Amino acid sequence: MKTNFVEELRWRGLLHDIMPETEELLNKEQVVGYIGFDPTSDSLHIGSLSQILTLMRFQRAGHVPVALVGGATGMIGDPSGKTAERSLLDEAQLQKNVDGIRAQLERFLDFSDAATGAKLVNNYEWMKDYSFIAFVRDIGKHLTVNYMMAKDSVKNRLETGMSFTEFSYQLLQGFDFYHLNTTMNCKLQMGGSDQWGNITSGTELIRRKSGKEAFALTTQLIKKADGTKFGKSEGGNIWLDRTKTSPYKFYQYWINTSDEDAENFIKYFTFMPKEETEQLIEKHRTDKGARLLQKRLAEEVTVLVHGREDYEAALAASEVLFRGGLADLAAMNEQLFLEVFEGVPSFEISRTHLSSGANIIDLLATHTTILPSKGEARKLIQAGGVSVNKEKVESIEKVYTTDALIKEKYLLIQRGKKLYYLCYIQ
RNA sequence: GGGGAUAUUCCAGAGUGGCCAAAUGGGACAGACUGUAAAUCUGUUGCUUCUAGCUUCGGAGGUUCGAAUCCUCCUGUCCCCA
Repeated sequence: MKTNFVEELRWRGLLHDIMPETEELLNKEQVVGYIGFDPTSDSLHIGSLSQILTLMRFQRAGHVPVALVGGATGMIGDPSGKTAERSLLDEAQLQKNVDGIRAQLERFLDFSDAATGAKLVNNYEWMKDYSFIAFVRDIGKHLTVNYMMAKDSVKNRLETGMSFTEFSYQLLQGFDFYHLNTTMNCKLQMGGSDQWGNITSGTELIRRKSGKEAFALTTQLIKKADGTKFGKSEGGNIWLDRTKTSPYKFYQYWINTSDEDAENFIKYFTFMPKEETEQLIEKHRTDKGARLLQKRLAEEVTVLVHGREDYEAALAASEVLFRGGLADLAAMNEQLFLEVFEGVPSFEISRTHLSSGANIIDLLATHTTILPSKGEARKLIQAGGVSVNKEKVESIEKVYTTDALIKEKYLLIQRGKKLYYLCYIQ
């Protein structure tokens, strides 16, 4: 069953800007469309998830998605949305990042030989041997500086300054589009709304250089209602790579979505059909405490990114951690126990500390670095913010011995409600 | 080159000789309520051997019983004139 791509983006509230006649084109024929990914890190984070989903929706609508990894453009640095000059990445790091991102993208899109099989390209391939003279003559000639300066990404930087390197970024991205248009008949470039300027440089270049038509479509940038940046938590970015953000933490990020954001996010980040989504939102409004949207959202996204098995584990872990007690922890088998606490900061402490009895303050600030100083440990305990093995620590005099160990090996320390630390003895 | 201003704890910003570990606001962390949400309220926010002690107010010296506060030099930042 094929969906109407533009229509779908529209009801999901994802459509930000679209060039005239793009929708007609998409309804008329199978289109090759691409989105570029910046290799600024060796893993994508959930900020890029929206774009990955756009490509997936594009594919499901019967079109051919192309994911472009910016091996070349990554060397330049996109000035869009940036207020200061970016630092450049070295080649080795960039290669590593490109490889990492490619591996991740392959999990989301169908790269088979089917009619809608996705393609993955790296613009370094066609940029690396392109000479500067050729670039300036063949590409630069077609766009005026005036045109380039009119872009917001450039205009905003006229005061503070911008290097020629970053100024030329839009030409490089435009050249990508031109290249894909010529070699793969790619007619559409998509991206976040901050990419509109760069994308239209491409459509303009194609129109002037080869007289062909090219189209553009941008999606809404994801914003959170409270103004904090989407995709960040205390620990930094939420990554798609499980070694950087454990499935448990990933799941937790989504389950903690605020009510205000949940209605949007369920549309942005899932493939749930319109009817079902609307019903669920309706149901959620009648009983917000049940957090139907957050649960469903966390489920859908975690399954998509990490698979059902990891989702089940994250769910089980959450149940035990937030509703269970010491008994539940002790009852878990060791493998599951370790899985639950995978990615949680852990500290090795020597058995001798415990056999002679370790004071809670020392446990927090001396034997481990859970808290930076004894003073802070003392204050937090007095404020009721520390739990050991799911039980609140009542006194700063509290002493723990080997008797307290779970499975004779682990001590679970909790700071606040959500931060866990695992101490183990060898 | 000349003249002036400024440097405070995570940030902004008070403090101009003892009442200063330093107001206030923000942020951060924790607690209560609740739904692992939001809002609200409360507490904490230099270190320790914690009803006390110790080390901090750009750096180095000095004056004084006593300095974030006064003096000297140095360093950084900003502004004005050339």
